[in-house]
Amino acid sequence: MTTAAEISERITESVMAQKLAPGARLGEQQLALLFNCSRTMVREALIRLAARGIVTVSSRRGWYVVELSVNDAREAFEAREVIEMGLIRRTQEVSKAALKRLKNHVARQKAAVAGGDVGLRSFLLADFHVCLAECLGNNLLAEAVRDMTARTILIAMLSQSAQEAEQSCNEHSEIVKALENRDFALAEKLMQVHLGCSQSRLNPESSASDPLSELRNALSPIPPQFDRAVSKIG
Amino acid sequence: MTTAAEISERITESVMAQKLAPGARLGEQQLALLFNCSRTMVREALIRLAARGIVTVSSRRGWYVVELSVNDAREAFEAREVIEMGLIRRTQEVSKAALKRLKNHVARQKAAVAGGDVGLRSFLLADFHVCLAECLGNNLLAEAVRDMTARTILIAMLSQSAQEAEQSCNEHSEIVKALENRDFALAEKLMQVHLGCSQSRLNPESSASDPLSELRNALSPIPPQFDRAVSKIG
DNA sequence: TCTATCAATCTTGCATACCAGATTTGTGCA
DNA sequence: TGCACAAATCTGGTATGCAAGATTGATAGA
Repeated sequence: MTTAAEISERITESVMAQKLAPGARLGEQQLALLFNCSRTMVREALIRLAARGIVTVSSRRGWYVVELSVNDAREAFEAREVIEMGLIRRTQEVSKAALKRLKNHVARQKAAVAGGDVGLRSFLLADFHVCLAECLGNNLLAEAVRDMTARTILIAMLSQSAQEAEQSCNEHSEIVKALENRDFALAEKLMQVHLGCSQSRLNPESSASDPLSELRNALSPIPPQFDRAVSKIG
Repeated sequence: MTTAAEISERITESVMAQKLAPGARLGEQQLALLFNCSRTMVREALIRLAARGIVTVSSRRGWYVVELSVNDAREAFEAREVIEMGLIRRTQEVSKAALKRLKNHVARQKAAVAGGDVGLRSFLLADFHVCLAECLGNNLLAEAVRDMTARTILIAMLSQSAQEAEQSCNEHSEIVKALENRDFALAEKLMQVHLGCSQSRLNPESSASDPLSELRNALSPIPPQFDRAVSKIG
C-alpha cells in the first residue's frame, strides 16, 4: 500500500524530473493499480495536487497534468522572480550550515549533469531553488517555490539541453558564491538573470493553445537526412 | 447539497472574517450535517484546505483550524512582505479598470468599518490584499496571498480594534493613491509599513507554543473592580 | 479516596459499491 | 460509402459501511 502523501510526492517529483509531460493522463484506476492502493488514496493525492496547481480534473473524463496558457506561464515566472529575488533581497546573512547545504546541493547537481541522468538532472536543478528558499529561512515560501517551479517546468518546449543544464548549474554555483561573500545585491541580480534565461527560451506559440500540437509534433515530416539515417538502421 | 469547493470557500472566508479561531474544531460529521452533504464532500474540502495550510488533521482525532507557531507567524508575514512588496516593485503601470476596482474595494472597506460588522470588516481588509495582487496582474500570486493572509489572521491575539481597522483602511487608501500617482516606490514603502504594523502587534508569547493558553486566558483571575461590576449585574 | 483498568463512544481512515456523464464503437440506413 | 444513432464501455462522482485508534467515563480494587 501507498499513502496519499507518497503518491502526490512521487507525481510532483516526476513532473520536476520531466518524466510527466503537460497533458499527461493520470487515471485513478491506473494509479491505484500502480501504487497498489484504492482509488480513494489516489483521489486524495490528486485533490492535493490540484490545490497546488499541478494537475487538473476534467469532469468524468480524467485527471491530467496541467497545461499552462501563455499567461499562466508568465505568471509562474513572475511569481518565481518576486519570491526568489525578494527572499535574497531581505537576507542579511546565511548560516554556515545553510551554505554547506547549498554547496553540497550544487555538487550533486554537477554530478548529475556529468552523469547524464536527465531526470535526476532536471529534478535537482529545480530542487535547488526550493533548497535555497529553505536555506534563506522560509519554509512557507519554499513550498510555494516548489509548486511554481513545477509549473514553470510544465511549460511546453522548455526541455533543457545538456549544455543548458550545465550553464544552469554554473549559475547556481555563482549565486551560492555571492551569498557566501555576503554580496546579496549580486546574488539577487544573478538570480534575476538566471530566471530570465529560462523565461526567454519560452516559445509564445506553445502547445497550450493548440490541442493538436502533440500529434502535430509527433507526426511532423522527417527531414531527409534523418530519414535516410533511419532507413539505414532499419 | 453543497460542493467541496463551496465548503472550502466558506471555511476560508470564515477564517478571514475571524469567525473561526485558530484551533477551532471542524468535525466531518458536523460539517456534513451543516452543509447537507456526505462526509466525502467534507473530506475533499478539508483535504484542499490542508494543502493550503489553513487546517490540519490529527489522526483519528479530528480536523482543526491551524494554530501557528511563532516561527510560522514570522514566515507568513515575511512571505507576504516578499510577495506584496515585490509585486508593487515590478509594477510599471496600473490600468484604469484596476484602479477603479481598487478604489471601489476601499470604499466597501470604509463602509464596513463604519457599519460595525466586524466579520465583514475583517474579511474585506484581508481581501484587499488579494484584490491588489490580482489588479497587479498575477492571479497565481493572488492565490498565494489569500492563503498567507488567512494564516496571518490566524495568529492568536491579533484581533483588530475598530480604531486599528480604520487605520488599516486608511493605509489601503494611501497605497491605492500612490499607485494612481504612479509613485510605486512610495506604494512599496507604504505596504511595508502597513504589513509591519500588523506584525509588530504580534505577541511573542502567543498561544501556539502553549497548548493551555486558551484555557489559561479564559480562566485567568478577574481583577477586583470587574469582579464587583459583574456581581452587580448578577 | 485515589488510581488503574476496561468498556462504551466518538472520530477519522479506507475500501467498496453504485451512479451518471463522456467517449468510443458498432450497426443500420440513406 | 458516409453519416447518424444507439449500445457498450470507460471514467470519475458520491455515498455508505466497516475497521481501528483516541478519548472519555465508569467501575472495581488498593
